[in-house]
Amino acid sequence: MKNTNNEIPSVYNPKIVEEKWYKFWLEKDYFKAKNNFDKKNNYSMVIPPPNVTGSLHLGHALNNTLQDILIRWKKMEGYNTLWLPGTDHAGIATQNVVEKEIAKEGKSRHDLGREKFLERVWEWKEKYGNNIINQLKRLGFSCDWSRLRFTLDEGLSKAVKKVFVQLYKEGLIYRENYVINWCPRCQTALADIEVESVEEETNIYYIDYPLKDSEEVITVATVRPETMLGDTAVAVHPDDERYKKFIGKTAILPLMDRELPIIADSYVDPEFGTGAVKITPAHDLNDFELGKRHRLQVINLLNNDGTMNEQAGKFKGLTVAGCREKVLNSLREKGYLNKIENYKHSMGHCYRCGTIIEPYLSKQWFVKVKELAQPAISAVEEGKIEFIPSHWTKVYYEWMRNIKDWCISRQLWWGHRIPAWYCQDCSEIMVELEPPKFCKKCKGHNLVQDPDVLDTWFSSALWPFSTLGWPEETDDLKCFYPTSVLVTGFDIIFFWVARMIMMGLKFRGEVPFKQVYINPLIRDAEGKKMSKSKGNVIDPLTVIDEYGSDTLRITLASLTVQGDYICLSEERIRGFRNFSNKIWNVSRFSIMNLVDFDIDKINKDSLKMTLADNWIISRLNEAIKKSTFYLNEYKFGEAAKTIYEFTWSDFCDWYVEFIKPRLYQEDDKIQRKTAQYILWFVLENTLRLLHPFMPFITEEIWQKLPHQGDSIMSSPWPLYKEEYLDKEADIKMSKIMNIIKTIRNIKSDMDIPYSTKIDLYLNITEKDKIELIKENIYYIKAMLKTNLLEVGTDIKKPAHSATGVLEGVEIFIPLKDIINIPEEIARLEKRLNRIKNELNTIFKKINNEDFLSKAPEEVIKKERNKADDLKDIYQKLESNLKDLR
RNA sequence: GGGCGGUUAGUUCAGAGGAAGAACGCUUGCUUGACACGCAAGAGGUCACUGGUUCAAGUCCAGUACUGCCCA
Repeated sequence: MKNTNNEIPSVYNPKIVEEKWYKFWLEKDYFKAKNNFDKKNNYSMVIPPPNVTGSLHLGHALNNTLQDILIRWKKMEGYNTLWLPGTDHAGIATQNVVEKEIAKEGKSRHDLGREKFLERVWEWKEKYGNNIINQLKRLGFSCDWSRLRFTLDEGLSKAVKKVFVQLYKEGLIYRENYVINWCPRCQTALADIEVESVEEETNIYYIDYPLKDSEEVITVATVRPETMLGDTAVAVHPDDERYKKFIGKTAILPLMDRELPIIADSYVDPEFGTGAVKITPAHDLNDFELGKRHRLQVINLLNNDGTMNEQAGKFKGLTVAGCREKVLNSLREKGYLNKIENYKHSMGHCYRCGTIIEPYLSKQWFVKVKELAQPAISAVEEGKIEFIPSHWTKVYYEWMRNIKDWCISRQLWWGHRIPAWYCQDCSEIMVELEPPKFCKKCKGHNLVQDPDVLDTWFSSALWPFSTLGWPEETDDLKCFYPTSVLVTGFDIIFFWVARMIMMGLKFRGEVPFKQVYINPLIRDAEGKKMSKSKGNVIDPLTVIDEYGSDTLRITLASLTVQGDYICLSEERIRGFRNFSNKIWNVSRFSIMNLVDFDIDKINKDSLKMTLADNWIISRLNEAIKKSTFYLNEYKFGEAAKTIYEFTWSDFCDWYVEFIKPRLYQEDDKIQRKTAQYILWFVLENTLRLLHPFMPFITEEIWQKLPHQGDSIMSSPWPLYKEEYLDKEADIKMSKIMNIIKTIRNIKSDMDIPYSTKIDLYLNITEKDKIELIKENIYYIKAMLKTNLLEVGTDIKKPAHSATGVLEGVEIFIPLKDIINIPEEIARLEKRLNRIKNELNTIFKKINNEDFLSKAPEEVIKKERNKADDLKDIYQKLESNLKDLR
């Protein structure tokens, strides 16, 4: 294993590198999981499937970067890893896309018919469905592409059917007429959680309903006056003294002249509006329930597209908003409109298209969720599933404990068609895996399948086991279920996570994953949501083109800290691009200085380790320990920061500078070899630590360095070793570094350019330090331009010197004419003041009886030592100041 | 109205009982035999407020004020 020094450019160019290594990894089949029945050694994850219509956004980039970090890290740790990728058929979104496409041809899906339309969607899926997959590949993700799944695959469809049929037979799925959320634009029912409520400033309208055969009126208040057309009652609270006399009487509905019974129901809130409410059972859930109790007539006013139907009389054909205006005008004209007040009201909007949702009575399929939720709550309570960060557990409980039935039927064509058949002759319902040939009850052949499809989330709920082959008992299922962890955003805890837990427990009897890591969501630099309309969207593909995939990955990982949101800006990304370049350049430096280095010819016993060598090995070891610890805790930001700081400051800023003189000389061959060896050792280990975060650049460099194995991605994760820890080297090195920093500080304060050589006198006042400094004077010389350097225990301060004081060390730099006495006095006084303040706080402590009697021995000792050191420094500063005055 | 968070440097955020941290930005100096996508030095904080617990409180507890999100 020998090195050749090719020409390496001084700026890292990710473009060529990324494509090359991704291809290499795929060719070597590194992403492919093996079926290993020793489950302890398996580590598996399923991807949160992106929509087939989707194109990569930063949310995907972050979520999958974190997953890839886990997978690559675990693989390096020796686990048999599986990261199973796939996409989601995204019923509404995909159907919308294709409908738009055929609209350009002037057609609607109804013109094509169900079959032809679905053909078009599949065509579209074959053509564009891989876009998002290819985009994921650009980020270097190590998914097992041989196991790629799609929610409408044959196998997954089988799973969906099986689940539906079984739940139906157990009575957990039922069909009912109910007020559901209707999106007039998508023309489908939605589940409750698919409705986003937005508080809006609207009006509340007070309308007078005259009483039959009376001069009196009863005034009702409503925010949705147009629904009055479907009113079938007026309700008041039974104990409301104001209205007791009206109960049992009849009101006349204005504009429609319908007779409305005035009924009493304790559901009515006497505080709201006038205390009398209009009841519209077909367009309000609570009214519907109330209507059932009182057997009220139900009048449906809406067509599927949200326009008014014939029940609205002369308002037929208008939109809801148009109808409202016309109804209000009519009421005003005829004197029924009592008054209008401003009112804050939450309106439901479709989470897919933003259209205002109409409560709408229709026959839909529902899952009775309460029974499924109970075990899912217990599983978390019993610790079988852990949420990270833990506070999401509470959010999960809160929702699961108040869960309502889930409307799963959608009036779409793209999706899993509901496996229910209706007999047209006897109205029997048959729910079966295979289409029935004839009616079970009347033997008739006049069967029609339910036209609706299932909520996309119904199939996503099965994802962790349907993708592994269920309902077949496949080897994959045996090896990789339950999966190790799920990584996702908090916005889909209800939509997806909770439902997977319910379905996993129900159909596998085991949780689908042991941990759920909730990743933050991405915002712009000001913390605002990224959106096209705001124009603050950062496109990950543009970032990759400009800065490289590794840079995007390390940026995202570094920003992943415990909060709910992370703010991303181009400025941030540039900072990490600089880090990529730093890695590139320290590697370039290393490769250049390792030209004559042959790892196979190194006899480790012959190496002469210096303080800096021991120190950097110890620091590296510490970085290994910390970053591994943080990864275990899912603290991606802390892990990345640990490696970042080690690489940039310990390794590049200090170690590399320390060894330059050793590398640039030929006299002491052992010294040079040792420096080369440690340089290689530290860099190679650092690359391995960085690999899960920055796979491409690390592979590129690693391949240029002496190494073992074919790829860094299959090399072992660095291991923390107790024997590499060298506390003494740490302490010694930091003393030396402090001296260097102090001298640099003086030079900078005195405006002495870096290149100006200075004379240096070090007066060591603590005798045990003299050896340490004398032995390691090399480092001070390596970092500073010095001529004369005198070290001793009795060095007198030369005239016109600037002074630096540290524990046990006085630094004198004679400056002859350059020195500006008042400036020097000011500088020393500033330092003196700081020391004085610090001393005061410590004195307060160590003169406090309570502190001395109650604080731990260690702490007291530490404080006393600190006080001694500071006193020493204080005195020296004072005497130096006296000389100057 | 219910639930869950947040308030620390100019900005974005770490830190969760024993001397206030990072990144970016800012100021100053520097063509240092890897890197100006760099090096070095520096300025910048009553850790929202009020009480409490403690020898010791950004850190634990209670309350207040803002503020964000989710659910009605």
